Amino acid sequence: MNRRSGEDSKRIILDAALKVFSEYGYEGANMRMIAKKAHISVGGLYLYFKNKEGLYLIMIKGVFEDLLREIKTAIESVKNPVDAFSAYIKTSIEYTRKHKELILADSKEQGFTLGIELKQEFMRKQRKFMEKIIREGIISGYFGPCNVKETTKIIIGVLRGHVFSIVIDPDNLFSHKECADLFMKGLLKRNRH
Amino acid sequence: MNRRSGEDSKRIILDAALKVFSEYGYEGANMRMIAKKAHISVGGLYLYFKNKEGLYLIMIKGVFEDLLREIKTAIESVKNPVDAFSAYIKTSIEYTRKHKELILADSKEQGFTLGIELKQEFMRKQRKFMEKIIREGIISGYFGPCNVKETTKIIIGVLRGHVFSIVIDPDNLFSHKECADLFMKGLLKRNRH
Amino acid sequence: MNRRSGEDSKRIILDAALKVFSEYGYEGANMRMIAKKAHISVGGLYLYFKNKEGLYLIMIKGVFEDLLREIKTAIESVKNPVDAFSAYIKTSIEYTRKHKELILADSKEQGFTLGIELKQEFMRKQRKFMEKIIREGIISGYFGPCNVKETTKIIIGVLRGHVFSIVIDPDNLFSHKECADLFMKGLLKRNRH
Amino acid sequence: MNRRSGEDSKRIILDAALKVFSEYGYEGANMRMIAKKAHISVGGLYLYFKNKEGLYLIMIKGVFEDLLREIKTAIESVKNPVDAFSAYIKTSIEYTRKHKELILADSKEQGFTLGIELKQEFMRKQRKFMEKIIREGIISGYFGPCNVKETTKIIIGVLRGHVFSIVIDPDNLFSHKECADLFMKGLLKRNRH
DNA sequence: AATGAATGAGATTTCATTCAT
DNA sequence: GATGAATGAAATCTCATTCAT
Repeated sequence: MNRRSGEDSKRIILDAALKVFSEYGYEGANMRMIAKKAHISVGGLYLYFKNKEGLYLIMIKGVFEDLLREIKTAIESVKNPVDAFSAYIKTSIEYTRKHKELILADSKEQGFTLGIELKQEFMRKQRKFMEKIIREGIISGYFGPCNVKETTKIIIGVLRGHVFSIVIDPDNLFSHKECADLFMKGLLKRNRH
Repeated sequence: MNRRSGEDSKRIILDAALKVFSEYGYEGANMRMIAKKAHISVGGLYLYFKNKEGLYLIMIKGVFEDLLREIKTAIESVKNPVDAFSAYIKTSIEYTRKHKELILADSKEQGFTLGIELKQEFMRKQRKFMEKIIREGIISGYFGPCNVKETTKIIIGVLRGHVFSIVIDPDNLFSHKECADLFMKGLLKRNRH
Repeated sequence: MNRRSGEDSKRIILDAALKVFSEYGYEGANMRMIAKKAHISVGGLYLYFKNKEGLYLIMIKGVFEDLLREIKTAIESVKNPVDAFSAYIKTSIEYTRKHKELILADSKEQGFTLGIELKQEFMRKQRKFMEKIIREGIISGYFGPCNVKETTKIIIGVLRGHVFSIVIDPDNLFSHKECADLFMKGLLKRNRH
Repeated sequence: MNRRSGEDSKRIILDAALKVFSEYGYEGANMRMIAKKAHISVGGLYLYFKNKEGLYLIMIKGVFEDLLREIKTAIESVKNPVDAFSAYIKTSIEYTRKHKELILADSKEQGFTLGIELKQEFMRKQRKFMEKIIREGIISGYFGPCNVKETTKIIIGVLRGHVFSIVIDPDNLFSHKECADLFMKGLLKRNRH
């Protein structure tokens, strides 16, 4: 019996859960794997989390908050929309390479709806940041006019797809520079330079 | 039970499997569901397929071939790379909206690696088509110079991300026109217009 | 693997469940015990019943219906309220000696509420029969006037308590004749004979 | 944690156990609930009681003694057997309405036999009081002749059944007056009045 | 060829009890 | 004495797969 404080154990379990869910997905992961990785008994997991679903939700909530915080920091540290755009892409890409648990697909009984509100809320915030960048880019004259919401969805689609590629096809990832570049050329006004 | 030929039964089962895996994911689906939808007994499934995994793999193989065939047809029916690009995007987007089983994130035991060679082979072919379009676009002077392989990965990332959005956030899908358009403006030569 | 028809298995399981729940109570019984007694695997139980609770409820529903049917038959086969009263008591007492599963107390999470509607419905019907007997006894002049509903509750209380004694104190059961007799003397008009 | 004497802690735990077992039953209750209600740690319970079963047994022993003491006091405070009978019924009914833990149907492993000697001993004493009342009633000429032991079992059956009704059908309880009255009329001599 | 009852292994979850602190 | 983190055994439930018919 390892003696630790409750808070310690909770954090250790969340770390273990992150790794295991990330590697095997929600259905593919099981409590035994997580317990083993956390060096705790299976029953011990239930001292800190209501059940498997509760553990999963708390875990992804943490990851979402973490990524959004990183994105926020990154785009606030630059001055113009072009750099903000690059920073956003770079941060997202790099973060997801470290955390493939951002694969959001999990199946649960009827469909893929586990933690769907949490995920949609995350995606909404993720979009807001990008919409702001694009809108400011247009206002400041860097970007040409475009449908901001639609464009945002497409760009975020790339990031979403990237997470997936990390897991399924890690030999064919793209670089964040190239990605930002590709989108830039489409967003920048034609008559610049 | 109607008398059917073995080939008939096999196709009926594959159709049922497609619907069920599509709705519930690999882990979420079970053999009873598929048997029921195919109007066959549970044991009957095993007359035609080795096991659940085998059924799944043969099913997605069919879907992959189908999608690639549709893409091929679509891009061959147009004359220039710009239209080919749009056709590729349109076909992919529309197909995945019909078949969310293209969510490839099934899991269990080996991680997300169920049918991974099959999937990677599909993705390789999917990339080849796009690379060809871009390369021809550059040669013919429609597109500016770019790193073809890298650009392809990014574009296909959007399509991959789109599949996720269908399941997880269906209220925030983008249009294929807008998508093709966004990429186009970045791919077309600057001094065009 | 024993080959039986589905209906056979279902009945065999219900019989086994009756014995096991009867002996150990709802919480004290477990699915393994029932499976063993039914000569089936634990998983097999779930082919026929949704879960433990479902099995329990279907089982007691059957017992309730059975007892009410027996009471109905018994009281319809006699001509006067005095005999009907005795028949009711006799049937109830004898039935419960065979079926101690009529112990209705089981604990489940918040209180003792498992299948409570079913039980209350049963008890309501059980009371209706007795109320009718007493009412007819009063009208026909056999019984003196009394509060019918209240009296019914008291009489049925004895039957309820009897079930309990069967389990907890089987050496101290009373006879149905003595019981009917005790109540009779209080129900019959003073001035008779 | 306040400093308390061992005896204080013990009594506090027993009070908590009484409430918790009463609300959830033996199986439905757990040690954490009891610890929480007693404002003590889980481990602390084991300083005062051997285990769950021991705690339960000591608790019901206390309740039994308490009820028997109340009955004794009640019947000693009246002069004639008729009033003693009513006092007995009244005390029993009122006590069980306050303490539904007198539901003795706990279960597990050994059937419903947890603390069975304790319970049978209690019931034996409970009967003794009633037998004495009836015997004195007969001797003093208030009651007609009857089989004392048998009659006692029937009367106590009502009290036992009443405990069940409290839990399972609390809207259909009877009054102690009505109950005493119903039995009285059967016990009093015919030729009285 | 076809059925569907049955199994058995493994998943999640609960909880009395222990024991390092 | 007292704590509460931790365990481990056992419970419920699921489901791919098998096999007697």
